[in-house]
Formats: sequence, C-alpha cells, structure tokens
Amino acid sequence: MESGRLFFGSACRGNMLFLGNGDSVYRGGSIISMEESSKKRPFFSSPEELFDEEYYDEQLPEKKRRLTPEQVLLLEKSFEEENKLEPERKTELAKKLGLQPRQVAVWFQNRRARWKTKQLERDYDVLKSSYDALLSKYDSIIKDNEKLKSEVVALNEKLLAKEMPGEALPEEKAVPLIMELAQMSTLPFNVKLEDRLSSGSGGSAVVDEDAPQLVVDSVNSYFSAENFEGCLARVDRVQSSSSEDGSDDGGSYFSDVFVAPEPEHQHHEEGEALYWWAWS
DNA sequence: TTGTGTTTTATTGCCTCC
DNA sequence: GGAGGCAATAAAACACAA
Repeated sequence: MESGRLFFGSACRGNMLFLGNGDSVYRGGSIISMEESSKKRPFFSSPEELFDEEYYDEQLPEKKRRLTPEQVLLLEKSFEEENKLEPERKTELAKKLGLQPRQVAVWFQNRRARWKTKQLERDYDVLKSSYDALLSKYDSIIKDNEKLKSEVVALNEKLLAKEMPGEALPEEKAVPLIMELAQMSTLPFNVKLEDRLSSGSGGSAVVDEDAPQLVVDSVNSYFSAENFEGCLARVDRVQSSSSEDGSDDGGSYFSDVFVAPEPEHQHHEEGEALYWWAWS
C-alpha cells in the first residue's frame, strides 16, 4: 500500500471513516464540529460567496469537501505548467492552498486521468474524420473505376460490331479504331488522343468541355507513372470545370504522355485497377 | 420531491523505477 | 523496499427532468 495514505482516517474501500470524537470531523487539515459541517454550500453560489473563504469555511459538508474555485484555479494553472508534480511543488501548492499534500497529489492524479480521457476523445475525432474523408475518396474512386470499366467494355463492343462482327480484331486495326471511338465518345475517354500523339510532347491536348470529366490525382492516385509504363497515353487529369490552356494550379491536363515502345496493343485489367495499353 | 446521471474527491491494489 | 503513477472503483456532491 502506498505510504502516506489515509489522511482522512482509515477506510474500508468506499466507506470513509473520519477521525474525530463524533462531534467533529476532519476537513482539509482542520477539525470542525458536526453542527457546522452539516450546513451545506450550494454548488453554484455567487462568485463573491464562492471566493469568500469565511463563507466557505462555514458551509462544510461532513464528508467530501469540494475545492473552492480559487483552489481549483491555482491547481489548474499549476497543471498547465506541468502535469506532473514534484514533491517540492506539491508541498508548496499544499501550503498555498491550505490543503494536505496528499490532496494535491490526488487532485493531480485525477486531473491527469481527465486529461487522458479528453485526449482520447480528441484523438478519436481526428481519426474518425480522417477515416470518413478517406472512405468518401475511396467510394468516389470506385465509382470512377466502374465508369471507366464500363466505357472500355462499350468501346470494345462497338469496335467488334463495326469492324469484325463475330471475330477478334487484329491489333493493327484496333488502335486507330479505339482512337476514333474515343473521340466520338461522351465519356471520360473523349480526348483527342491524336493531338497528343501526332505533335509529340509539344502538342496541345483537347478536351470536350461539355462532357463529364474526372479529376485524378496524378501523383497519389492509382494512375501513377508506374502503372502506365509503356502506355500510349495517360489521361492524367480531366475535370468538369473548363480550362482554356488545359492547366491550373492543380497540374495540367495530360501533362504526362507515355509513348509506347511496345509493338502491340492491349486492354488489360488487374484486380480493381484498370490499365489502358496501346501498342503502336 | 425524487430518481437518475454526471462530476469530483478519495481509496485500493498493482506496477515500475531507482 | 519505498515512492509515485495509474486503472478501477466508491461515494459524496451536484444538476436536472419528471
């Protein structure tokens, strides 16, 4: 058991027995009469009353005594400075407040516990909002992905129906066709790819401003350079607001175009992610 | 007035550190 | 082994709705 405990008399757990002769009770370092102690101080008194030591001393409950606002204020200040209590500071505070050092120590202990609880609540709030933001971002990426997938499927169907009904399309014919269809499409792939491809890096990308467009983080999104290694073109950024020069503070449209060195073309899916390959 | 929920003060037991 | 910290808990003090 911790030494220096039982300031208020021996106690069975949760049942305090106060030192005294029956007519008096130990209170914050002094003995008062039961008669006096039976007068109760209302919790919310006027500030004058609350800070009036004399008034407070006369309104003593027989058992636990609440600290005065003055005492609490000083303790709070001290806690703000340092939430641990060195023996010296404890004694000093106790003297200043007219409390037992043990009471000061207990107050700090309980205060630390309250602080910890509040901190946990704050941490929870931060984590939760972070989680919610991530979840919403994730949902939107999933939706975009689904949209892109269905667009690819639609394009493939058109391709096959147009060129070779009932047959697979040779790759050398598929590429120009996909480009053509992409231009006709109203979905996010409606980019004039040849603008980029024919003029090299200096060419200007053209975006259909009326069409629904996607915004993809070119750095953090799935659509990163690694995933587009060997690609003919990467749709780096498409957005709903029109942009004259194809660039804004968030980056430029199609700023990264990968010219494919590979001699083939394919449409390739891996898990939830969609790859778009084109071989020349 | 009374029942109930919350806050505050304090104890107990265990653990760690020196 | 003593001192101090912490978690769990008790119980008084208090707020508040019915």
